[in-house]
Amino acid sequence: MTTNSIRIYNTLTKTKEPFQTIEPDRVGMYLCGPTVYAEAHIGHMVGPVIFDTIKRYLVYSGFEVTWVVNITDVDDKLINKSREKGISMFQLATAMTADYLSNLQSLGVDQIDHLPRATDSMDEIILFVQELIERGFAYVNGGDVFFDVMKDPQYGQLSNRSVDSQQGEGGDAASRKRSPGDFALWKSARPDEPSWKSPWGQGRPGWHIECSAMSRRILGKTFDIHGGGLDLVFPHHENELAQSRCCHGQPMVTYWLHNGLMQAAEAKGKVGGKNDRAESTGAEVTAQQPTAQATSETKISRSKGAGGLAKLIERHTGERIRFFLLRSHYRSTTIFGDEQLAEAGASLEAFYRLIQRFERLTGVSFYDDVAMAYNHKRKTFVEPTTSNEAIKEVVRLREAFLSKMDDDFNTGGATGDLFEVARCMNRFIDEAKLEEAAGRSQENLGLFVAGMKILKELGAILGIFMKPPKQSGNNQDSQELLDGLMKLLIQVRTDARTKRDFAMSDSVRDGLIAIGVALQDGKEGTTWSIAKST
RNA sequence: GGCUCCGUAGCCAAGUGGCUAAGGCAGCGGAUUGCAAAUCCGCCAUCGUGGGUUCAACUCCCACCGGAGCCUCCA
Repeated sequence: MTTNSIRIYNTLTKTKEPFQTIEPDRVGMYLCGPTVYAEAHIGHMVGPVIFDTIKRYLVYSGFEVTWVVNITDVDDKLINKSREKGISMFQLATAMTADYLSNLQSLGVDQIDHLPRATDSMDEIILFVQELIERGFAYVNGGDVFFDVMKDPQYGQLSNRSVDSQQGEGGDAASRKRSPGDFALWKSARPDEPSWKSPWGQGRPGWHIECSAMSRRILGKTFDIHGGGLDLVFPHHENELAQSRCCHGQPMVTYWLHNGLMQAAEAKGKVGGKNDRAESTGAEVTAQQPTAQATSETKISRSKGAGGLAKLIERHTGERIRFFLLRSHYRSTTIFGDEQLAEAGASLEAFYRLIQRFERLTGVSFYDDVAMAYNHKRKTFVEPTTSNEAIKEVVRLREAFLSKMDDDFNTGGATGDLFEVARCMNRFIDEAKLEEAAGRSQENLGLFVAGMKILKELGAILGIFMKPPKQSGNNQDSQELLDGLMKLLIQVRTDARTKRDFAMSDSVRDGLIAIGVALQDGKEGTTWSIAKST
């Protein structure tokens, strides 16, 4: 059995618990994916990015992990939206699923093992509903099937709610329910709706049942980790939990994880504006009212048109957005906006510069050189033997980083250690005088590689620094042209500087800065980089 | 009304019952540079307010103020 010191905050118990898997060395985890009726927004990326990172860390820690993300492709919203657009529900679902997946790819989310669709899982869903009816937890009324919450004494344990406080969905279904908190397992179809054949007539599944059915098929009756946004705790996860536990007579999930929600910075700005106006008109008494009003605007929601994730990625790069999400704890509420993302980007640049510096000084490619093969498993780490303080500090920081990850996947704390690793490596370069040929001894270069491999190892856990940062227009030909031109310009400037014609050299440099290219003068010549700061 | 959660420097953000309260952005001082940039070194917080528990609290408890979420579809 894998021994580990991982602790996970469990929504079910509201405490951090030591991580114990059901089966030795294996982990099953399930994340509630999107309802694919509209383009994704950044809020939909929080879960995938953190779970992608969790999987990476668990694999790194020695577990074999199966990660499932479901796609809800049948639902009221899909039906309505497809009608609006005049296309079939399936066409809409296919298009929006593609959008979702391409966004995931941009953010480096590539650890998902299964992406089951609800419409591909009808047999299991129907079977699941049948089993619930047989066990007396569900009842049929007309063509609808409902879960009977009164039959489950533990109902409400996840969200800490009592059954009699339930409002229920209301609508015309309400009259067919035994109690307001009952929820639909199967909904009878209206004539013009997509539907499937079932023992209760043509219809479609309720929202919650698909997750219970699909997770059972792939991960079994009880599995280790189930996640989703905080907003899913009730009713979605509460209902899933109830269905599965009642059907199987055993717990559905050991650890329930919930990520905090995103808030748009633009909308927050609006709040301030409104308040300012309220104050200037002397309406102090109602100062709270506009705030309350505005809060509904700060929330990101697709219905309010907060899409445009693809554009956001284009503007900031996927890695920047990923890093931004990982900078804070996954359970906290995060305010995002261009300014926030730009700041995350500015801090990332320091890593890119270090990596560039490394490649220039060693001739080793950070990303795909065999010399940079790093530890994919925590236990295979071999500590570099050296008395060099900077490298020893990097080793110490690695431990600090890992113990932060052990503590409920504290990526926000861990990124702090990563910055310190970068600083240590720069210090090492300075102290060992690697910028000068004399300093580039076999030993120093070996230590340099060893240190950078640790940066790569830790970056890989977070899913960053896996490939060169995206630059605009990076096709091969234009890249070569660009390199040639820059070489020429740098030569012109260097000649001018040799002749102490600083007016000339500065004019070249300033001109380049104006178009977003930064020069770095070193001991052995000048290098350049694209200064992204958007 | 019920149930959660949060309030740490100009901004973002970790964290802890007692040792110097991480890190980033911005800023300032120094080294380096022809000048810059980059890099390195240094500076920059007593943890919303008021009580309480304790030998000791920013960390636990209570109250208050402020903010967010859920209770209806939402990652």
